[in-house]
Amino acid sequence: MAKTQTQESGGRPLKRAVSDEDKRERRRAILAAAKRVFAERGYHATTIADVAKAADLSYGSIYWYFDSKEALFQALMDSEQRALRRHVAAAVGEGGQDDEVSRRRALADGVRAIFEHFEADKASAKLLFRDALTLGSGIERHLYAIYEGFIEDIERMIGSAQRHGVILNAPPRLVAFSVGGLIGNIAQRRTLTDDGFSAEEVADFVVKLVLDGLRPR
Amino acid sequence: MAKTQTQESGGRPLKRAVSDEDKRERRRAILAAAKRVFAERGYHATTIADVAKAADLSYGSIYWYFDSKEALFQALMDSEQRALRRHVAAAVGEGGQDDEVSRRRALADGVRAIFEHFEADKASAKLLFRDALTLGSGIERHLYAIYEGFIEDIERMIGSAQRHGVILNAPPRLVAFSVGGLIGNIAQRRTLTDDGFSAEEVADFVVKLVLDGLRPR
Amino acid sequence: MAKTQTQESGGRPLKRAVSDEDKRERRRAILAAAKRVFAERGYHATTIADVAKAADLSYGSIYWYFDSKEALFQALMDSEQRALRRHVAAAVGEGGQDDEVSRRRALADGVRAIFEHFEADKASAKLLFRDALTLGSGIERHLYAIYEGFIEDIERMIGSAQRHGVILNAPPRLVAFSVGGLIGNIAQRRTLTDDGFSAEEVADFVVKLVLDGLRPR
Amino acid sequence: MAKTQTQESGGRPLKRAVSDEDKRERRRAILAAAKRVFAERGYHATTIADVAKAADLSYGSIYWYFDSKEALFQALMDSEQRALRRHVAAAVGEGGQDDEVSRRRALADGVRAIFEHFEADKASAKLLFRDALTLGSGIERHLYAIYEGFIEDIERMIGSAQRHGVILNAPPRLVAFSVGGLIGNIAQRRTLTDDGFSAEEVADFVVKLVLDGLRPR
DNA sequence: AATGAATGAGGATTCATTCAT
DNA sequence: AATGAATGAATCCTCATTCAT
Repeated sequence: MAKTQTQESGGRPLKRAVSDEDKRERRRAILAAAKRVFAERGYHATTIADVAKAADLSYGSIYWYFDSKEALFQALMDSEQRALRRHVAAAVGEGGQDDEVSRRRALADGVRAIFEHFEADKASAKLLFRDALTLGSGIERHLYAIYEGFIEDIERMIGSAQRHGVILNAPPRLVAFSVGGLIGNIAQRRTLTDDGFSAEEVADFVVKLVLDGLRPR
Repeated sequence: MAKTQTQESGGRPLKRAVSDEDKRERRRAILAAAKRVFAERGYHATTIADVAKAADLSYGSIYWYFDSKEALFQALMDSEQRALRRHVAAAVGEGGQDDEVSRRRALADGVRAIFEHFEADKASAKLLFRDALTLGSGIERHLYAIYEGFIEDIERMIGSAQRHGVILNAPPRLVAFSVGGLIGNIAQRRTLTDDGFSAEEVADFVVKLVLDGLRPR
Repeated sequence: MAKTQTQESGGRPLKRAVSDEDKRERRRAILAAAKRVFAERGYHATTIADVAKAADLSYGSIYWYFDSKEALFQALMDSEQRALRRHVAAAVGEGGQDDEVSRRRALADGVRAIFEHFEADKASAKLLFRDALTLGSGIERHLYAIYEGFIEDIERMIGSAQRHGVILNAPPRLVAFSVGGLIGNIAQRRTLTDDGFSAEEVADFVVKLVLDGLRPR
Repeated sequence: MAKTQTQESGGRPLKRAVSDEDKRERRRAILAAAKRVFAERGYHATTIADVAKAADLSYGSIYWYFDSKEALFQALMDSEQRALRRHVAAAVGEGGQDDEVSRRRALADGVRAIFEHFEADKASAKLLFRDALTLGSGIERHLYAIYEGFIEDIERMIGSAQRHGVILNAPPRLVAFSVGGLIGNIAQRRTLTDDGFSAEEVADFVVKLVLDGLRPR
């Protein structure tokens, strides 16, 4: 036959996923590898072969776990979003919010948690704020939804703060866009250059800016 | 093929640059066409052929005016940035800034000008805030520089306001990142969905937020 | 994993060949599944995974029973050819062929048997007349041989009829090609659209055409 | 830039199509090359690279003239069908058809023309009768239509002969399928092995078979 | 025997760029 | 200056086949 492919050529015998747990583990490993390379090179400049190499697999294998490059990227974004949410929820959830002071602290905690998260995981910030909104066609809608989710989380935080009188009743969406953009931009810049501040300092600054503004008093 | 060609019967209007001015004009026309298609489809989804068609030229001709797709995109970004700066400078430059009130107004004017500009030219916002940071490797540096320029402009605005006591002496870079991100994000969202506010309302909101914060008083 | 496994709770019925007979049975089941999918999608559009799924087996298992996709297809064609031959032989074999009338009936019976067979098993017609000759290189020779076998069967039928004076002594090969093509084409068309005739009517028509031609008398 | 491709490597400077006529000529040349390789290897076993090499072009260039492999193949089939029709029409068209003898001759001429055509162009027969009906999905419908056209041409020939009393009023579609299959099969076999007959002899045989049948008289 | 993860050759297609005219 | 045909590197994805378990 003309096209029978011979492939007894070199190549290390890859360890094989055997159990369901192993398979999930392998999936996670691919996602981790993909995160590294996508964060480093961006979506378009990254090839499936890059991901495969980073995951120490052959390209074909990626398709065993994900339907396409797009699907892989979407899964990655979903997972990053979940991780961010988990982190923030954990940071905010502790402690009651009965008086105004504790409520304000909850807000500050939430903001700080975001920066801490991205501080600890710069790749995540790159993915979420750089690539998320710039993919053409089909994938765009999904990623837009993810970004939207980020904004909505913030909107909820803001809304809650407003209901408790912690902040003014300005238009919630505008506030959310403002705070989201402000946070996202700072987080992104911090993946590129060191601004010399700790995550905590940045969070404090942001909360103070948002609450009291910059006008001298 | 002399300069005095009569409009031949054929469909598309014969276009031929005859003087230096014509050439510059043609360059501008390509840039305008590129802006349209890049804004609509994004950098990666746009082909040189798309640009050429939008400019009513053949693919090859683009290369007479620009060295590469990247170079074309860079030139476009430069031009967009200059346009934004011109617009803002014009809005701010008028009137002295002697007392605090007029200085605060200058700040508000600057912010408003930004929103007005992007309101009137949504494509510009798409390009500057969507594509600008997502190009792999080489071009990235240039575009980063452009975005940086945007931030620096804001930093200057902020710095000036600080020197005159209009706003607090918070770390200028953080402030610039905050305000830049906040503005950029809102501008970008407004290219996607209508939030129901006029450019002026948004600008007022932003200035108020930045100056006075959201804490009820 | 003993032979006396009880049907575990899980979804699909556990299948495990335990004896030689079981193995032969499994092989037959794969062939049957392959027939369905190959007939439906054609050789090239069918993947081993399709066959495996239709046979409720895993991909790898197919290779325990067949060396390759080609080998599987060849085995399938062989089996289809044998089935056709069996059916025709059974239809023709009955009854002596002593006088001209009974000989003519034998011919008619053979032709009718062919149409009946393909009528009852359209997948078989699709496989034999659609895919059989369109496989590149290696497999082609084998399949060509199968088709050749079909022609030779007809040639034998024709030859016998000629020897007994039932039909003229025209060049046997040409006659066989004619009748084979005529039968094959009609059979194939009938897998695609209903021409409104029964297998018997078609067979009668064919025999009459071949014997008496279409010239008005 | 990472992906800028350098291709100053070797390769003869291909002659360039300049005028519209040249372009049409190049298109024809590609079709001719495609005919050769498709006929030799079959649709599936032929790659675009094969076609390109046969046409002395690079693969990319094929796409300048045809949208896809399928589109190329369809264009090829269309052109082959047209060529066949032209040939047959030319052979039949000459001479009036007033008496029965000349009408019968017209029928014989048509059949003979078909065989002559395929005799002179075996690749055409291979394409039309081997590949035409075996392509999955989208292309199938188009090719089916082509084959259908062949049948309809014959149906018309038959119908005309019937109206003039040259042949019996048997069901036209069955007759067409019969004669079409008979002709197609013989034509195809003749591309594989030499049966020792000239196109004329074969045509005479076919016409005689169809008109008078094989029963000794 | 059966499974299904892993492999990688192969192929269609895209598109930036070049260059003869 | 402009054209658009030609080029071929690049890349996604498919799928037959292998093989450890």
